[in-house]
Amino acid sequence: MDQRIELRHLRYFLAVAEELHFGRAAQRLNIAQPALSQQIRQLEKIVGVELFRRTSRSVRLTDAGATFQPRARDLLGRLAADLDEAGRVGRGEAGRLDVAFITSATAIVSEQLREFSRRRPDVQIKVHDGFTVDVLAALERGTADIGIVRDAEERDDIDLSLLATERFVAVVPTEHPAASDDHVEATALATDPLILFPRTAGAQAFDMNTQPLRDAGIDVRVAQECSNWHTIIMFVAAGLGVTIAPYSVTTLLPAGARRLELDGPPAVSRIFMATRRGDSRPLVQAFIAASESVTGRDHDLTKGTP
Amino acid sequence: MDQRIELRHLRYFLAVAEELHFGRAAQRLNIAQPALSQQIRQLEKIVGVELFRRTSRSVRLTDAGATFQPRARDLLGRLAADLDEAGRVGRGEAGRLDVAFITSATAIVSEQLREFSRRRPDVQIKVHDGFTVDVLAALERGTADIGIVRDAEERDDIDLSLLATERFVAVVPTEHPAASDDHVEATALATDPLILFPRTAGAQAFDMNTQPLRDAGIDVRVAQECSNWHTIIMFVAAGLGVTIAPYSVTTLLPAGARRLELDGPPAVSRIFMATRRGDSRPLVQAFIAASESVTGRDHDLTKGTP
DNA sequence: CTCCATCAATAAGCTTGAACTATGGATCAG
DNA sequence: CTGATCCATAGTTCAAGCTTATTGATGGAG
Repeated sequence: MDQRIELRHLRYFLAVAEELHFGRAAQRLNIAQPALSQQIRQLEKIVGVELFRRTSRSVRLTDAGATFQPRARDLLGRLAADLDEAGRVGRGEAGRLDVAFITSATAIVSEQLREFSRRRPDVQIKVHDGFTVDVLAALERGTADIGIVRDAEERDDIDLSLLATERFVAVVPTEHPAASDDHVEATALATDPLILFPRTAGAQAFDMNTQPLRDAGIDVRVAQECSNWHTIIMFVAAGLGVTIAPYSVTTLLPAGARRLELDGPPAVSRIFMATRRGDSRPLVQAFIAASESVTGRDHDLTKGTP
Repeated sequence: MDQRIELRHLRYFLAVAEELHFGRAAQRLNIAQPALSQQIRQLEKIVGVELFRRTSRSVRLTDAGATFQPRARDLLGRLAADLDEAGRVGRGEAGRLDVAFITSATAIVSEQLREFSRRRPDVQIKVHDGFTVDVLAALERGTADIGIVRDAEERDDIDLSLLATERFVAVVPTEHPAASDDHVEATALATDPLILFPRTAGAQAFDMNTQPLRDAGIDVRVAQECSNWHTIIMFVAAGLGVTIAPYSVTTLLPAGARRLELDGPPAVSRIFMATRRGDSRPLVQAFIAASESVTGRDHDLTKGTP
């Protein structure tokens, strides 16, 4: 394309094409008529063909001009829309946000998303679920903008903010000897096969989970590794073993499983929102703000329910 | 849209977005680096948001910039295509041509169209068929660019060029007394009901058609008016009457109809191509040229076939 | 820790070209 | 023939985009 063409040419062309009168078109453009004639002539030189057939009495579009007119109009329209879109993205009113979260935090995340998409209906949200390590890796490599993780450790490239705190509970099959009561000593579980997620999925979370057992002097050996809480609970219900779980994943239990409060020193799990340090993009800040308005009101699950 | 934005901004933006380096981008654009910085800053002011996040060490696209980049690229691409299209239309290499023609000239028109669309494959052709008066009216009001008419009279706003000349023949039902021979005196048809198109569809053509009858001193009265030749011939075959027709519409006759050469002074019909006087548009001229290469080689149908 | 190289931003002067005014030439009405 | 209309041309002006020179910030090498 000829590098000399400018939007000015299109704007002037459209004015003349609509008025079919150089004088009036120039007036509408707030320029003098000769300037307009000049620019149109220049445009015609760039395109290589006449766009108007003019006599001193009349101005008419040529076929080429008539072909070009709707396209030029469309082009200016698109540009306006694109500029507007870019502006809205820049102000965080539109765009796309990638949220990665641990599966066990679905409840909190769905609340955050509901509030956020209410505030920013034009923002497309993409969610990814996975383990804490996956979430952090996604954040790091830029695949995610927001991460929801459990019991992560401080890092200098990631900002963490606490979303919720919850206690650990034991989940046992209903036929377990301790299942008749609603609380249990960790030592009473020492001989049961332990079902848990792999330690590689989140070392710190794993260690937090098993803290009550280690507190009770039990040598933690996982009998069955399983990658998500739902499956773990189902295995427990099937009588394959017991588990120690954050309270929130035990709110809905299948028939064969029972939740028991843990006696002894209280152990807590923390759910954090993670962002790249210094990520000041409006959408990220907006998500943080939306999140703050929903968390902190109902997310202290450290105390037992009556 | 802000009136100050120009394509220069888009070109510069794309260069920086691709190089992610003001110095190299400026070099590629053949301008100095400060000029580029200035223009990008100006673009950002127009859009209202940052498009690049820059330190003295690195340049990165912001979300808004990343959103805008493909759109800007697309916009420039479209513009280039549109300019090219307009150029081709102006040179007659593309565009659209409206051809109006009389139904009885379908044979000639289809030859013209075949040749023309071979030469100008990118030109869209729209055809309309009708009576000579309709064709001329379409030309006049600009609905058609090319007209094919029969026996039109000279006018000062229309150019006519002769495409073909053909004799008139009589068409009679096979049970007609004269049908045993292959020629007939016009007087022998004097008492038969005459089937013809309405005179309002083309006064001159009508008068040409009926000339042989008037030459023979017959008072021409049309018994049955019919708007197209195919139907007229079918009516003749059905025994409803006789007709006088240009030779070309009688090349294919149904079982009940027979073509008879007319004795007496030869009468001819002329098929013309009509264009608006002074219509010098390349497509029109190209159509005329294409037409000239196909007509004149086989379109003298004034003589009888052996 | 200092020094140097890199790179974008800023400052100031220059140059290009778009717009202006004045005028010419063509066409049409009266 | 005269006047009015309207686009094109000529010459001038001035804004704005470009240039060179410089500053300031950052990161790597010694």
